[in-house]
Amino acid sequence: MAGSNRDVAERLRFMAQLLEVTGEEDVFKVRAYERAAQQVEGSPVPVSELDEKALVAIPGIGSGIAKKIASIVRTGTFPELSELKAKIPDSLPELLKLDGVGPKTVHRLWMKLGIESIEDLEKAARSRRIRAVKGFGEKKESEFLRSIAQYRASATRMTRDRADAVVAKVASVLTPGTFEVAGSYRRGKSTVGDIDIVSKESPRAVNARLRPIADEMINEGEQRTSVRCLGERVDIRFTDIGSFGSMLIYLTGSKDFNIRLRALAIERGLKLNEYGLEERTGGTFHTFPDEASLFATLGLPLIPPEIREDRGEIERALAGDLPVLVGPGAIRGDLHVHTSATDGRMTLEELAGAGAERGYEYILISDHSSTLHITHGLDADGVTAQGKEIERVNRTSVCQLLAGIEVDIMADGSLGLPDRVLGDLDIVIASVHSGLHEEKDTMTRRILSALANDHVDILGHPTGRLFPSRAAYDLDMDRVMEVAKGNRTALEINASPYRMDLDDPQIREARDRGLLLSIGTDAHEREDLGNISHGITLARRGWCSPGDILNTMDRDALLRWAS
DNA sequence: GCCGTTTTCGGCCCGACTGTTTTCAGTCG
Repeated sequence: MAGSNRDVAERLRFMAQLLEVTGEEDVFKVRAYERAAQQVEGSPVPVSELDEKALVAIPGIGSGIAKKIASIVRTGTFPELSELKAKIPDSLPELLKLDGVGPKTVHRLWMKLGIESIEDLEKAARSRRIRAVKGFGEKKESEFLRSIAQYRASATRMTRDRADAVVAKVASVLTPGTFEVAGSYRRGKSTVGDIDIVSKESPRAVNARLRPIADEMINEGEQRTSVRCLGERVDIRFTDIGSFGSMLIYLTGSKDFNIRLRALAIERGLKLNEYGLEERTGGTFHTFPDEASLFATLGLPLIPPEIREDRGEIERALAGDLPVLVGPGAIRGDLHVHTSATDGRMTLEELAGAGAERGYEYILISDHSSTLHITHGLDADGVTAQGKEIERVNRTSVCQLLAGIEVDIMADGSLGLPDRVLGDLDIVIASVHSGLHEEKDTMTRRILSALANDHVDILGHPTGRLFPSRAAYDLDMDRVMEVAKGNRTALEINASPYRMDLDDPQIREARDRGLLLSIGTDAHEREDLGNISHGITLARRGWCSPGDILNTMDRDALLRWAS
């Protein structure tokens, strides 16, 4: 169905791309559509439910785009988009994804050489036809070919664990305490495009140390160096200690956040750049060794990196009303792990030990039910036997194991184990693992029917997405949240780097509606338990406070909540 | 296209870097 926030944002963003490649409109109109798309995507409320007045109240959406959103919700598109789409080859906007290729380049190549696609561009560059166009030369041709090869090699973004590996490799040649990873990595996004690092060391020293570990030095500068490492792009920006704070803010972004921050600086009679703040009259320049002092000068508290997305955080910060975000210290346990009884690697004893090492009060044992044959899931007898084992382990364990299950939601919406079995367990997670390509209505009904079961406490990985290959299944999340709220069912934040499910806009929506969220690593082996940090980061991106997160309850409160 | 306790018109974040330039446009972050 057209009209979900994601659909609307996609149409608006497509409009922005088409406007870009026509090359006729100014960049500000393009940005207006992009910003509107961003706002819709981050909106906790479905825009399909808002009237024009409520839409215009969203920053970045005026009466013009409000009407277009209404049209998208009603018809799936809007007239200006349809008209523009008819004028431009479908394959043209994809050219914008190439590194070094922007709207002006696309427009010019299209007009002068009839280049409409990446394939066209490749052919033209190979046959050396591009250098004939004024403003292009030999270097540009080889640059295009390089970009095309790179684009084809890595069309997907990094998962968090892959990003961690790249960061670790680069960090191994940097001096501890002299750098900070910035960019979308620091903001905690579910996937990461490239790695950005701010360094206080000397460029020459760092460049020399990077060469042996890099696949390729893309370019080496005094201010900035770009390398490819483990196949991924890493940008390092050099700064002196005095400007570290402003440089870190600049490189952490997001882009939209930076634009708002700079606009705020202008309102204060200041000009913000990556080196500091300049007074517009008099020209006195102020530098900041850390972020907090720069924020303070703008009249703001330190805004946590995870929420720097221009989704209302600046307004809330100005009002002194930022939420207190949940942190690692508040987490008392892991609410989704598997054991060697099914497809996991750890025994109950090992899990209890690993939990104690992490300082956990509890771990929820949640193996698959037998209906998921591929994992050798537990049947009723298996659950009973595991329950006895859990009691035995708990007698000597500091970290208490909770008896649970990740029960399958079957095609007809029933659950993979009978109620009498589920009723004996402390906490029940219900998840979909099969029939992932059902129609939206069918999938929604399946899940609602599972939520209607009183024994179900948590809906596991609610959208079913899997990086890099599987998209979220089609689901009326609005309805699911409504019913989950009514039944007091928690939604899971699955912290596996391959799932990261729910994603942050949905977490924010759930939080705003007063739902509880449960962080689970879905660990199958010991190292996976560390993924809890990804879940906490996601919760922070969704503006969650400790009170929004199930895992911050102590064991007794948790069991009371579940009963 | 959005926005407004200086503005309903005329702004809209700012700097580094590259390639193609002989003074700058385009792209990127």
